[in-house]
Amino acid sequence: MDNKPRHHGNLKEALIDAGISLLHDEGITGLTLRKCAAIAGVSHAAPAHHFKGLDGLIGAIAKRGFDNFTRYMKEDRDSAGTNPAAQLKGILAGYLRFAKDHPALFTLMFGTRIDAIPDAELSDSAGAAYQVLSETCAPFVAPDDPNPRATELLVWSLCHGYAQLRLFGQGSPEGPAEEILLEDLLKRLPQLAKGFDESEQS
Amino acid sequence: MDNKPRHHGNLKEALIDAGISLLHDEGITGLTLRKCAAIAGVSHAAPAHHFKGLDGLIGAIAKRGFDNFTRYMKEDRDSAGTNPAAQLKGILAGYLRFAKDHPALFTLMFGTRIDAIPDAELSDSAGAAYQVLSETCAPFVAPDDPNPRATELLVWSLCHGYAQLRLFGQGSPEGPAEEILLEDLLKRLPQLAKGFDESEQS
DNA sequence: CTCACAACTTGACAGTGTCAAGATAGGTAT
DNA sequence: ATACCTATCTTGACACTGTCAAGTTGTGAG
Repeated sequence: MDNKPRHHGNLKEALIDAGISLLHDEGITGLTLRKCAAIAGVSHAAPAHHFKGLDGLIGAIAKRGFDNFTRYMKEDRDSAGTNPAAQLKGILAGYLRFAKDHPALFTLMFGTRIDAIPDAELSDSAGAAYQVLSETCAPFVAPDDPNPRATELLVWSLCHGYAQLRLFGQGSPEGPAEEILLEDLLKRLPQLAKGFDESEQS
Repeated sequence: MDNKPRHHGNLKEALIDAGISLLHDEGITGLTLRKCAAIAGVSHAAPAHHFKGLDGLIGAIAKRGFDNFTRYMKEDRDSAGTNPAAQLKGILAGYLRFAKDHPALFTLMFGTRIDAIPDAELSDSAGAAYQVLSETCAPFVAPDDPNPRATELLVWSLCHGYAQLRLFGQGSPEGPAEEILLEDLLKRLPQLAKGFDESEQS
């Protein structure tokens, strides 16, 4: 009945904590099983018993990341009022806030490495995060849209790309000197849509 | 006057080739100085002389990645006709084609790890890629736009996010069963813009 | 009290990046 | 032609990494 570990208080969680801390302080190269073990005060091979190797730990860290990510978005959405546009902007703000607070974790969560790790819990947590954004997008889907998910993906793509480029953007090295907010991008949606329309029908 | 290496034909380029090949076949964890050295047929410490350690090699690989990335975009733009919208769609197609052909390299180029590597050549190549997209966006910037770069960043963000999510998307695990094309997203730009407008003024 | 089993430890191994020192070859100066 | 000098590369070593096999320890069940 007692599912607590025997010797250590709660080693599995402690190891994830250590891993997240290392990831934040030293980046992905600083995240090692042995350092996590040392921080948690256990022997170097202890982590391998709780996670299926390094990939297992990375998967568990990503899962925790997605759970926290979901919390960030919900927080900012719930404190944004009831207006659908305000709520969606809240979600986006939470999205960006998370990326800014946890850059290395954020890239880990969406990187190629995680793709090779099959982990049901991780998939569930990632799905939960997606669902939060999906729900908030619902009011913006046209009633007769044959593919409602396209709108979700549009919003998701825009925000994700913005987060990635703004925070770790080698892409624009000299870049815009003044900060360009996501808000500024949203303002230009109609202009861009109009541009595509006009240009296409010519 | 002869700036060719003495013993090996062109070791530096050979090592970058080997690194890109390893990155493609085995992912980021398979990219190793020693493996690159072995593929190029030199001793294990040779790469460290041409690149300032592993980070140097990674920087050089990313530079090559950005150069190739630029070529992809130019190719698809130039074969898309003269219509501004068609040209921009060409750029986006090239963007996605590159991400699909070189997933691991793509994530490397935009990851956190590369941010910590100061490399003037890398910055130049990344800037060149940005400029291609920037130019193609010019026709879509409103004449009186106080911040023309916002439109570039809007397009760039949307495309980058789409590429990332579509290719390595743990973000939507069960995901949309049917493929959603970037074209489908662009079609919904007016709808989304309208939604924000209406909701905001209420 | 015994025993089984899960939670760890210990020790070893191959592979990794990095550094220092040496070898070698190609051009240059005398 | 001879000496030298520097970039290229090799060799050897070191600490660190993930992973595995075997041993140890503690805890709860019977």
